[in-house]
Amino acid sequence: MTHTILIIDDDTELCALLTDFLSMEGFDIRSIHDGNEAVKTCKRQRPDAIVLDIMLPGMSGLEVLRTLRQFCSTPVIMLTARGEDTDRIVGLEMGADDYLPKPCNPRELAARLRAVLRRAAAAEKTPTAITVGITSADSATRYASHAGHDLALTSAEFNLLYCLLRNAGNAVDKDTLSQQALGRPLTAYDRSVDVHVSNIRKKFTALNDDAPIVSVRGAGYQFVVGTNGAQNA
Amino acid sequence: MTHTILIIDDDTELCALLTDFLSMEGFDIRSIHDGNEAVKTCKRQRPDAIVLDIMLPGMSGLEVLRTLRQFCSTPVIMLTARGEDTDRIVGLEMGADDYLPKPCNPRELAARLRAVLRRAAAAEKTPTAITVGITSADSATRYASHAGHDLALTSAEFNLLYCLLRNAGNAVDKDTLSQQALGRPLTAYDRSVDVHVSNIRKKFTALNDDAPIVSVRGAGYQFVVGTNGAQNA
DNA sequence: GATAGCGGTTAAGAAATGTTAAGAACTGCT
DNA sequence: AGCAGTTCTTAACATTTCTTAACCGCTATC
Repeated sequence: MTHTILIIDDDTELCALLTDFLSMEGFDIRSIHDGNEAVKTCKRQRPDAIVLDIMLPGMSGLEVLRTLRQFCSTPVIMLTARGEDTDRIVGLEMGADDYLPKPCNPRELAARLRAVLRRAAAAEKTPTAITVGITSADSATRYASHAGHDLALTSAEFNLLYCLLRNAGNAVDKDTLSQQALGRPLTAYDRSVDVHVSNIRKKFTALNDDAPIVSVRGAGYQFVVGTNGAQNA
Repeated sequence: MTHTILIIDDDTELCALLTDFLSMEGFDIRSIHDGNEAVKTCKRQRPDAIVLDIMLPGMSGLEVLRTLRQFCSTPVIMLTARGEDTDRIVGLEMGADDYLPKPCNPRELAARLRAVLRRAAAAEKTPTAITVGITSADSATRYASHAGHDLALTSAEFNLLYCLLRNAGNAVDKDTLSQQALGRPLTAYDRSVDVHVSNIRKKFTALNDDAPIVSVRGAGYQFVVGTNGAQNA
C-alpha cells in the first residue's frame, strides 16, 4: 500500500529534493509552501502523514499544527532548526509525533515516516473493544459498560468478563477463565472464579438489569447473546 | 540494500585501491580528492557513510568534518596518521564515528563501515517522540506534556511514563518498568515503581485531568488510550 | 426422597496497591 | 569539602482487591 505524505515547507528546492527521494522510496508526495493552503489541502485530501517545517511565512508551523489537531490526528513529523529544543517542546505539546533537525537526511526522514505510519496502523488495526448486545469491554482502556453505564469492574473482574465476551454465546470452562483472568490454573477447591462471577453479576443488577452471564453446570460460564432480558428456559 | 560511501582523500592511488576492494564487498563508492568539493558533493548526494583522510590539501580533514556536521549526521570514519592521538581526540570531539590508522587494511575498513552503518540504521529507526491522545513524551529532550502543559516529571518518572507510552493500551509488568526506568530488576518488597506511579498520577491530576494510568493487579501498570481525545472510529 | 456434587453467596483474612512522609543519595554550586 | 535543593528509596499506614472458608440451596442420580 502506498502512503500519501504532505510536505509543508516554503523551501521549494528542499521540497523537490525530498519529493524525488521519497517518491523513489515508494511514497506518494504532495507539497505545499504556505500554511493556510496546507490546512485546507489537509482537510480535503487527508494524507496518511505530514512533514511540517516549523519556519513558514505567514502562519507558522506551530500554528498549522494547532489548527490541524483540531480536526484530525494524522501523524506529523516536524522539521526543526538544529538544536532548537524549545521548538521541539512546543511542537510536542501540540501533538507532533516526531522531529528531525533541519537540514535533514532524506533517508532518515523516510525511516521515521515508516515508523510513525507503522505505529498509526498498529493503533488502528488492533481491535481491542468487544461489544455484545448492550455490553462492551475495551482492553486498551480496561473500561467495561452496560447500557451505557460504567460497570466499574476490578482488574480480575474485567479480565473475566472480557474473556466471556470474546467467547460470547459459548461456555468457557473454569480452568480457562482462571488462566486468563487470574493467571493461574484452576486447582481443587478454588472458588475464586465463582466469587468473581458473583461480584460481576452484582454489578449488572446494580444497573437494574439481569446479568447476562449464566453458569453451565460442569462446563463453566457463558455470556448469553441475544435479546437482552430474554433467556432460555 | 547497497550503501553509498564517499571517500575523501587526495591520494588517488589509495582511492582507486579502496574503490576496487569495497566495490567487490558490495558498496557503491564515490571518491573526491579535495575538501571543498567534498562538502558540496556530500550536500548533493547524501552518502550513507564517509571515509575522510585527515591530511588534505586546502581544507583539512577536520575542517571538512566540522563543516559537514553543520548540516548532516552521516557517519564518518577518519583516516589518521599512525599513532597521532591528538588527531583522534580532536576528531572525536567534532563527531567522527570511528578511526583507522593509515596505511589502512581495506578489509578492516569494510568491517568498520558495516559497523557504523548498522549503528546509524539502528539510531535512525528509533523515533524519539511518542504521542498518545493528548499525552506526549520526547526522549531526546526528556520532556513530557499533557493537554499542552508541562508535566514537569523527574528523570525516573519520565522513564516510567515513556515506557508506558511505548506500550500504550497494554499492561507493562513491574519488573520491566523497574528495569527500564530505574535500571535494576525488581526485588521483593521494592515499592519504588508504585511510588513513582503515584507521583506521576499526582502531576496529571494537578492539571485537572484523570491520570490515564491504571494498575492491572498482578500484571503491572497500563497507559490507557482513547478515554480523553476521542479518536478512532 | 436421600445424597453427593456443583454453584451462589457472604464474610473474614491475606495480598496487592495507594499514599504519605522521613531520611538517604544525588546534583549543582561555591 | 560543605551546603542547599532535588530526587529517590524505604517504611509505615490506608485502601482496595483477591482468596479462602463456610453455609446454603439446587440438581442429578440412584
